[in-house]
Amino acid sequence: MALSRLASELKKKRPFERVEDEAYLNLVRTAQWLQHDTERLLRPYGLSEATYNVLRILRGVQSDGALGLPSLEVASRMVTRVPDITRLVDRLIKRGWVERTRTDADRRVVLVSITGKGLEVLKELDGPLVNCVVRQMSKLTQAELIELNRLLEKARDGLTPPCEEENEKQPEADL
Amino acid sequence: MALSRLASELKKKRPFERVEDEAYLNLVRTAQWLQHDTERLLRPYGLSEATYNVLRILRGVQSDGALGLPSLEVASRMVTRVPDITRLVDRLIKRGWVERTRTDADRRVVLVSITGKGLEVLKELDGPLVNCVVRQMSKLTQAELIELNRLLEKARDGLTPPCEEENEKQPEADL
DNA sequence: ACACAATAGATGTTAAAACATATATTTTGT
DNA sequence: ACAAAATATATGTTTTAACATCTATTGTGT
Repeated sequence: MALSRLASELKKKRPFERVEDEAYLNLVRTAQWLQHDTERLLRPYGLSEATYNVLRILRGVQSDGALGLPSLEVASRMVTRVPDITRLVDRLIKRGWVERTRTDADRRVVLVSITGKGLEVLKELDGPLVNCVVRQMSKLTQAELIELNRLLEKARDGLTPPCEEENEKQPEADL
Repeated sequence: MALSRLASELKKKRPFERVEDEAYLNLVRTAQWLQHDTERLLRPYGLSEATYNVLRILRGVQSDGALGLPSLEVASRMVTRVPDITRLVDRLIKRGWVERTRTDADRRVVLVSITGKGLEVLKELDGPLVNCVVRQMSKLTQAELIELNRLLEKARDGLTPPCEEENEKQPEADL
């Protein structure tokens, strides 16, 4: 039996025992290749995927009229889990791309907002980023991309979101 | 137009402009959820996905008769890129799960091999790990998993492997 | 044989991720 | 109104990732 591409890449002698194992590894490997490629584009601008994601979120909401978002709200909208949004924002502030503003209504909250300088960086990156992702996906047809999206969303249906796992209620013994 | 599941998760107001963008983010997000879930299983054993991967590779080759593998050969067989295999192996040595052996034929090379103790840890984990990945993929049918694998491998066809990118030959001016 | 390039790993250093815990503020229940 | 719980963010600490650089050894070409 011929080995799959993945099995060959990993120099495995035997095929995978379960198609589930193969799916897991294909997913992780493909995502990492994509991210590594994208980070290579972002690094010269002093951005990582995470910090870039923060800027994109803020540009989105502010273009719809919002003044900004509370830190945790930013974190909850990110593509990947970020357990330390404070220092992620710190780095962006140091660059002058975002600001923190204490709100008066609830003084616990800080609104994080993108600055003009931040918008400029994003603008510079818009074109290159679109080219990058389109190139990355260029081997798949539109129909295949749609099917891929369907399968990935369906797969996530069976997973616990990393951000909510603290709510792992144990069966709660009667008192 | 109804938003995709991903767009809703990210609280986007508008659908994605390109199906490519959506595929990229779905891939990264799904992979991260999977990995986070798996690491939660491995952590109590003192393992990360990377160190676990090293042990699996070594068990594989040694069960086929090899004495071990050179560090860089281990790195090249890993699912994800590892730019610091030395200290990854260091950590496994500290736990007593692998060993380093200098070879006489080529004294630059060290053979990394899994120990009996390492094999024991893997054995303990075999069952739980299979359960974990099968559960993770349980929303997809076998046919869907096969299709997912096909799409992911096809997508990788268009990508530069992270490990080989140093060979980015610039157009090489004539001399 | 000898200079030089190539290869295999190791090391130094910086930045970022991960997790637990702390502080400040607001909300809730009585 | 007030103690206690909940919320929003910040901080301290440890581990790991990432990158560049360095050493030791082997291979190559003349």
